[in-house]
Amino acid sequence: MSRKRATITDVASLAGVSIATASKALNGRQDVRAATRERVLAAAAELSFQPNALARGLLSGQTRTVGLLTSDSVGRFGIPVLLGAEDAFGAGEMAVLLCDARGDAIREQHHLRALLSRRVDGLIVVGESTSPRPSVSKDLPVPVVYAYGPSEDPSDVSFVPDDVGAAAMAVNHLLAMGRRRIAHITGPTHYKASRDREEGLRSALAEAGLPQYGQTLSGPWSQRWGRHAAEMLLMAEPEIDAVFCGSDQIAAGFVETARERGRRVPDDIAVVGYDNWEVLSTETRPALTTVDMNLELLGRTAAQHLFAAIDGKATPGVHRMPCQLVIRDSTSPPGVS
Amino acid sequence: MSRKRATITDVASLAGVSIATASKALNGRQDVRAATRERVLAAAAELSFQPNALARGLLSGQTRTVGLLTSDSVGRFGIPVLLGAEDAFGAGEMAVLLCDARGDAIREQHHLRALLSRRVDGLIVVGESTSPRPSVSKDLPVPVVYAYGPSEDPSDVSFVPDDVGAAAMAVNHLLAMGRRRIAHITGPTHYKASRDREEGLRSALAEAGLPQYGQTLSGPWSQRWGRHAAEMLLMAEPEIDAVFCGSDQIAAGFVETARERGRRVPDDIAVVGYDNWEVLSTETRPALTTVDMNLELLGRTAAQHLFAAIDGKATPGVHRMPCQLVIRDSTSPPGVS
DNA sequence: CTCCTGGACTTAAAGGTTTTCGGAAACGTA
DNA sequence: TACGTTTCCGAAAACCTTTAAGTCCAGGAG
Repeated sequence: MSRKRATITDVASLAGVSIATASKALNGRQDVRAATRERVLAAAAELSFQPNALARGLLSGQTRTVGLLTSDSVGRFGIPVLLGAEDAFGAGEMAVLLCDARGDAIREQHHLRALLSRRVDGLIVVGESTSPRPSVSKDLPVPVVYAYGPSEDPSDVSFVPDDVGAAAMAVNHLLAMGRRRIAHITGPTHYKASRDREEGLRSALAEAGLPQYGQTLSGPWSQRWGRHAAEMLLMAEPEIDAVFCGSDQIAAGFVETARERGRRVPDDIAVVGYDNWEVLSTETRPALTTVDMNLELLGRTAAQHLFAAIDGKATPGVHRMPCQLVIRDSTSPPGVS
Repeated sequence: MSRKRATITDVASLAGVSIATASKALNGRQDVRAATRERVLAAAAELSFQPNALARGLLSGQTRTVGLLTSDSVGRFGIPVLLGAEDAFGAGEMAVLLCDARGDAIREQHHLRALLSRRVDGLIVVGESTSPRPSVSKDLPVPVVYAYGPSEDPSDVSFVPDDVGAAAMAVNHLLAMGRRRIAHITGPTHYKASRDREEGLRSALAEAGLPQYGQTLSGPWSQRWGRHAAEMLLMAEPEIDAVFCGSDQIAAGFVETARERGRRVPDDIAVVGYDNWEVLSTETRPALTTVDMNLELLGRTAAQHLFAAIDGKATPGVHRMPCQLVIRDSTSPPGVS
């Protein structure tokens, strides 16, 4: 808390040069004698001069700042994306202006205006689910990239996890482990994530020429639902040898109930979760095989493509980012665990 | 993505007035005839004019932007604080510039410079633990408030959860439930949180004239450690009727092992956790009685005090924010659950 | 009629930086 | 000496907005 900030004028007069020369010296440009540059740099250090980014941005029209507009930071999904983006930016000299719209369209508009008036160079919009959301980019003077939740407008740039592919990968892993009687428990059908994961499951089963055991069970994304669905499923389809769950919470609930009903995991029933939410997937017993959506990478990628878009090299379309299967004990072959 | 942005000059010339009049009309100031103001407003809407915050900030010296410097956003603790702060700011017209130092002092300095050069009006520093951290505020031209992790310098403004009081509250709850033989499992001793919570436990027990059962067991903040500690504790002190755990993860591990060893929770042993990490505290069975640190409120309070400090009304010192005991099934009296 | 008041509007400066352009000095060449 | 070239530096414009100060005019008071 202190004295007035030094300006380039102060630096120049202390060094005994004009502000133009001081500017050139500080920015490492030509046309400045080495000795003079030295003097300016010393003066700047002496005054602990920090160039005023506002003045600089006003002139150049570039703020080296991007806006991050999220609908739901509190969710588990927005955070890693945010971190990845912050990471990609932080590596350069970018700063991130964070706004949380709390799922409210009015507030979103409000934040959008605030960001635009601050002259951000670009915008990342982070969705709260993978369901497509209304575009925000119409007539905006800056490029926008959507992460996790894609824009409804296919001419926008969006990055989403490849849920379909990941689900197929999970099921193929179960098949490779010798399982043949596979059931599916997942989240609410109005989530695109639920529908995509089910689609992946079906295509993998179809390719293997196998039927799905039982109906797909849809319910909340909770552990409680996992327990409840487990009871129904074990009753209706007692001969299943594997379950693909739409989330780690559901999987954890399933495992708990299955064990209480006398089924061993993974010996009798193999279980695959989704999300790789570590507090669940690594701490439950057995540790869960699960899909990691690589959200941090997704955020980083979105940020990098925003850079590209700022430089005029936009890449329109919905880009599906590959997920990764993390194999743990819940799908080990019988007798191995 | 589009045409050049409109400036107040464009608005003024479209409305047929000078830029000064346009400015006054847009800012709702006096000395403008109603009809003129109408014309200006119409012109601004027509051009979808957004005042340039850079120019405004350059002139006024106020950016209406604050920096949020966190050491570990990925942790569970930084996020709620961040949300609370963002909430308090978002209510007004403030924006938040987010930087994550990833626990690296060099990177922190780097971000600090970046924030300062962007002329933020103030700074919130969010710690990754409640252990005091080096002050960053020396000779800074803007006010700083520390949240969660306090500054080592007592003349700074810091807000931390009242771990001592909360632990005492938790133990008093166990006493009120009729428990008398209480043990303690917690995190690593180099965490101030561990030491504070143990202190709270001791003072509550001392006040009740009761001994602590067994040594305090210190280990990682993990479910695995909770299981391990449970085995040791049940062996060494088989007659305990309650355990106060330093985190929900530890509590969840303890409950699991205790049940495997034939102890019923809460009938034989009551358990209190810490953090109210919902995925654990509400989804485990029985649901955990636990301490909620009200981190979002803490963040909001920190933000409000930063406002005050920006207005010259700083409130130095380490402020301990009250926590809240969330009572669930794991401490019900025997026979009630 | 003059003088004053106050309303409505304009002019100009300020804020901090970058950049373009021109000038001056130093030096080499004819 | 005259001239061209290179090197280093300074003056001034530009970015966009707000605001203090100034201008102009109509209308009321004396």
